[in-house]
Amino acid sequence: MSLKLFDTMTRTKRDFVPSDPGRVTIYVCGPTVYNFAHIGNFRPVVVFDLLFRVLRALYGEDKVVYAANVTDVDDKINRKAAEEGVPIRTITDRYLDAYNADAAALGALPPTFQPRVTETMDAIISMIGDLVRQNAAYAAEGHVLFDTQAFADYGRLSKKPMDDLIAGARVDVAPYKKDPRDFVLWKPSKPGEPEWESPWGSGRPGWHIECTAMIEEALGLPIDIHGGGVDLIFPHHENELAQGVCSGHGGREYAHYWLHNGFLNMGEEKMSKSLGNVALAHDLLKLYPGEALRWALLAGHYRQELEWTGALVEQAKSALDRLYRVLDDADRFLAGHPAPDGAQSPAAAPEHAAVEAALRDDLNTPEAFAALFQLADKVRAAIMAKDARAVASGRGLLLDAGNLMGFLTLEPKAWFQTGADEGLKARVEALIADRAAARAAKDWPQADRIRAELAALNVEVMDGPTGATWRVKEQA
RNA sequence: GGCCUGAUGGCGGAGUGGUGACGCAGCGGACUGCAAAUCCGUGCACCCGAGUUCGAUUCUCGGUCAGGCCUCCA
Repeated sequence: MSLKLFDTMTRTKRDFVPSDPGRVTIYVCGPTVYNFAHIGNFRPVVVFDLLFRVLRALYGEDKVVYAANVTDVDDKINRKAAEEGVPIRTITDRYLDAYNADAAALGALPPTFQPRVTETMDAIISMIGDLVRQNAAYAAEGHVLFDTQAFADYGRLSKKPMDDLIAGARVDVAPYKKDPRDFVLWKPSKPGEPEWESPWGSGRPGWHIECTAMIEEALGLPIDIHGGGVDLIFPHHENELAQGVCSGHGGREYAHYWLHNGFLNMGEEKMSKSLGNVALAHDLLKLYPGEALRWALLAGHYRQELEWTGALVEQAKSALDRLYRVLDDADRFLAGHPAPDGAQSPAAAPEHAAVEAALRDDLNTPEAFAALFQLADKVRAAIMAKDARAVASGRGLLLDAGNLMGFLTLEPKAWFQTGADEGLKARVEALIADRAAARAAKDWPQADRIRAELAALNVEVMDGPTGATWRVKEQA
């Protein structure tokens, strides 16, 4: 049972072989915490959480070490802190908490480590020192720059020819650079900005060095898997790679597999923080269950672009409705037809295996979803056939496969009543009791009046053989 | 200009050298007091051109269209 992953470095799907099956390491570039994050920023969160789950299932829960960084030194953070007249830590703590809460609501497990730049400063400065000693970096006018000529493989990850990088330079080249491609490792802070002491003067780290230093400190170089959005391939990951290799740690390797998720698009516009679109995950989570948003984010293969629309989320919710309905019906059936203790039925085992196989094929979530539906159909068929043994084991397999992907974590009742508060629940139950009485008396007009009343509360009733059930119709 | 993706039915979205993705929506029927759900049945696709092949949506070449990246924070 092998796992295949598409590796950006080789542009091929390869069998995943960890350096040490007893300690599988994965690193993903995380957020800059200066505001609530867009739903697009959560695509890698959900995608790599899924990979984390698959790896844990393969190698053991305690055998996979996952680090996702937090950038808490940044111009946008400085600006925000200045606006509010508070220390940057006030800003970064606030939005990091919100980010983690949103990620959890989207079903993402907490990473093993979540290093912050401000708490990695010693390792960053130490690594810059290593680069200078290795003659891969040089100090100039208060800056320390990485010397791209020191790394013959520069451009290999992004497949960019060195010459083109010079020709395509679109910004004015700073005069203190030896080569236009050289990038900043350390730079002076502007007046009033946070700064840290270093052998090259007080200042702050460049953008790329933090990840390399964090990987070295939290995981140790080289690592098995490095992930992030496609927009990070160049320059960020190219530069990380150059730093990591030239620092002298980990030999010639930095990461054995590079994984990149495609963009999430909002209509015609790229979903990026700079556009200020309104689709904050924080707000979407008030409108939709987290699992529906997670499903929508995984609706397409992770390497493809994904158009984020309301219809996509509605479809995701419908898909989950269907699966939860099967679980609900299975529970209802089993309540009246207990399965023999410990009895297993292999009826749905192939579909369960198909879910795992799809995920192990470079996280093919659409195919995994298809297998999930086929598994649900098997459970449905078992209910129709009144085969308690098959219902019980099929239900267990469906739950297991769903959980592997971070779905079906709620009780069906809780899923269908998402957004209903206690007051509404009590009122609905009372109305349903009244309606049951009306129906028993065959007072159909009264029964329909009550249903209309429930509909006005955004509640839908469904009559079943064992009484009526209900659900909230639309969250939005 | 350079590099890299992608183009599949009404919509979303996999995959494959020759039969079925899957989901949502639609249509017909069953069930239901009426609904919903569920079940049965059903229609709908592979950007254009050339090539390879017995056969191409799938492989090759060309084209068109769309998107992304091309540095030090946008």
